[in-house]
Amino acid sequence: MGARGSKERDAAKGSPKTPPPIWLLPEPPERKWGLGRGEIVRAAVEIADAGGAEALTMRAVAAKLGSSTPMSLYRYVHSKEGLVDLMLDAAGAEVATPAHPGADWRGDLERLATEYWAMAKRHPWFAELVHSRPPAGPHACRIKEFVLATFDRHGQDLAAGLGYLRLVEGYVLGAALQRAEEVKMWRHNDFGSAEQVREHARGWWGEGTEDGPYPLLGRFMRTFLRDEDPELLGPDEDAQFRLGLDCLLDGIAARL
Amino acid sequence: MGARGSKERDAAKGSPKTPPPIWLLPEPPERKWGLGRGEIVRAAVEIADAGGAEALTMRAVAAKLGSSTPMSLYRYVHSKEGLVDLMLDAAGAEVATPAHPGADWRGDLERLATEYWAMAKRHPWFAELVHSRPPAGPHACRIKEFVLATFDRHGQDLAAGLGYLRLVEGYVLGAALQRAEEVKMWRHNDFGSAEQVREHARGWWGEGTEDGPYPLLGRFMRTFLRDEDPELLGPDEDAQFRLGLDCLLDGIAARL
DNA sequence: GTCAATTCGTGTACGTCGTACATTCTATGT
DNA sequence: ACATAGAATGTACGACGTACACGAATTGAC
Repeated sequence: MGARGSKERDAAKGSPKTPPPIWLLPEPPERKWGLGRGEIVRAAVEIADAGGAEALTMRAVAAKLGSSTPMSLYRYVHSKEGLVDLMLDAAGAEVATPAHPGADWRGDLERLATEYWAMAKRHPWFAELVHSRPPAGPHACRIKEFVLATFDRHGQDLAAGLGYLRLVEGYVLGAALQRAEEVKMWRHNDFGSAEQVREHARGWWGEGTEDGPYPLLGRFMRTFLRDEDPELLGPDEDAQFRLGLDCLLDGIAARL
Repeated sequence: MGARGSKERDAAKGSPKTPPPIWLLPEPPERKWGLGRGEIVRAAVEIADAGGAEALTMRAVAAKLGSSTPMSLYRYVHSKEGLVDLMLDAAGAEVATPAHPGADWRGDLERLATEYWAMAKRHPWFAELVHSRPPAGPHACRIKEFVLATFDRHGQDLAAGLGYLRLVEGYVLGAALQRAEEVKMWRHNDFGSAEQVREHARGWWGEGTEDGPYPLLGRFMRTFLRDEDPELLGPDEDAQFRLGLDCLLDGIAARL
C-alpha cells in the first residue's frame, strides 16, 4: 500500500466515511477526446491477461493508453481498488445466467460453473484479485442471485441456499485460484515448454530423492520428471474440475 | 516486486539458474549472539498473525528483532520468498498426520482436514501466502503423502489418488482463503464489532435497494443489516466447513 | 466570435516496499 | 594480542500507489 495521509482526518471527522462502491458513482461525462472508464478497464484487462495480476500497474495502464502519467486515470477510477472492482465486474459480465432457473437445478448449476471456470481460464488474474475486494459488483450479485433462486425453486430456504451457494462459488474460485497460481509460476520463471518446467522442477525436487520419506509423491514426481506417462499424472485440469464439481453436486443432491 | 538487475545476467549465462528451495540450503551456523532462522520465522509469524500478510514486511520483522535494518535477515532467509517458504512450512508443521493411514479412510481425511482448517484459522495469512509459492515444503509433502497413502491403501491408483488429493486440498485451502479474506476485510476497515460491519455494509449496499434486481440476495442483506436473524444468515463458518467437506467426501465415497 | 470559467491531463514529489552494494563492527583462531 | 573472517549496518536505487498544484484545453455565455 502506498502513502495515505487521510487516516487521522477520517478519525477526526467522526464518521468512518467509507467511499461508496465505484459502481454507484457515475462515470464522469466522457469528453470528446479524453479517456473513459471503458478504455481504461479494457486496457487494464489486456495487461492483466498478458502479464498477470502483478503486471497490473497504474503506470502500465496509463502507458498503454498513451498517457504519460498514471494520474490521468484517477479521475475515472478513483483508485487502483476501484479499477480492480471494475475489472472484476467486467469479467463477471462474461458469465451468463438464464433469466430464470429451470427445472433441472443440477444442469443449471453445472452450466453456470462451467462458464465461470471458462472465464477464469481466460482471465487468470480474476481468481487472484477477486479475493482482494468485497464481492458485490452488479454481475457478481446477478450470479449469486441466480444460484439462490435455483435452490429456492427447489424448496430450500434462504439459509440452506446460502450455504450451498458458498460451497459452489468457493469450489469454482478455489479451482480457478489453483490454476491461476500454476499460470503465474509458469510466467514467473518464463517457461515456454513443459520440458523447461521439468528442468526447473528437477533442481528443485532434488534428483536424488529416490524412495525417501515420500514414496508415492516421489513416484509421481519421478514419473513427471522423466517420461511423462500421462496415465500417472492424474486428470487434466478440465477433467479435474468436472470431477470435483460432480462430487460436490452429488453431496448437495443427497441433501436436497 | 522490487529492483532486480539479474535478469540479463541469467539470460546471458545460458542456464536459468533457479535458486534451490531454502529447505535444501543449510542454515548458516548460529553464532552465539546473532540471529537464527528460528527467531526470524517466529517473529515473522507473529507479525503476520497480528497484522495479516500485508503487514509482513522485512523491515517489520527486523524491527521486531531489534535489528535496525532489514538487511540482517537476508543472510538467513535469502529473500522474502524464502522467509515465506519457511513460514508456510512452520505452519504446516502444526497439522499432524498419523504415521500410517488407518482402516477408516473417511475418518482419517476428516481429521486431517479439520486440523488443517484449524491451523488456517490460527494463521489467516497462510491461505493468502500459500498460493504465492510452489507448494513443496517438507511438511506440505508429508501431508500430501499421507492423503495419497490413504487412497492407495484403498486400492486407488496413483492418478486417481492425485485427483482426490487435489480436490480435498483445494477444498480446505479454498475455505481457508474465503475466511482469510473476511478477516482481512475486518482488519482493513478496523472493525471491532459486528455493528460496525453492518454500518459499513449499509452505505455500501445502498439502503434503498428494496426488492430490486436481486430479491433473494436483497432479503438476506436486509436481514443481515437490520435484525440479524441468525436463522437466515446461513451456517456459521465451522458448520459451513463441515458441510462442504461432507459433501465432497460423499462424492468421493461414491466413486471409490 | 470572444472571453471567462470550468474541467481535465500532467509533472513533481512523498512515503512505502524489496534488496544490492559497500562499510563498519564483532568474535574467533592463532 | 593481533589479524582475519564473518555478521550486522548504512546508504541508496528503482519500483510501487497516489496527493497536490499547475498549465492547457474545452466549454458556456454573451
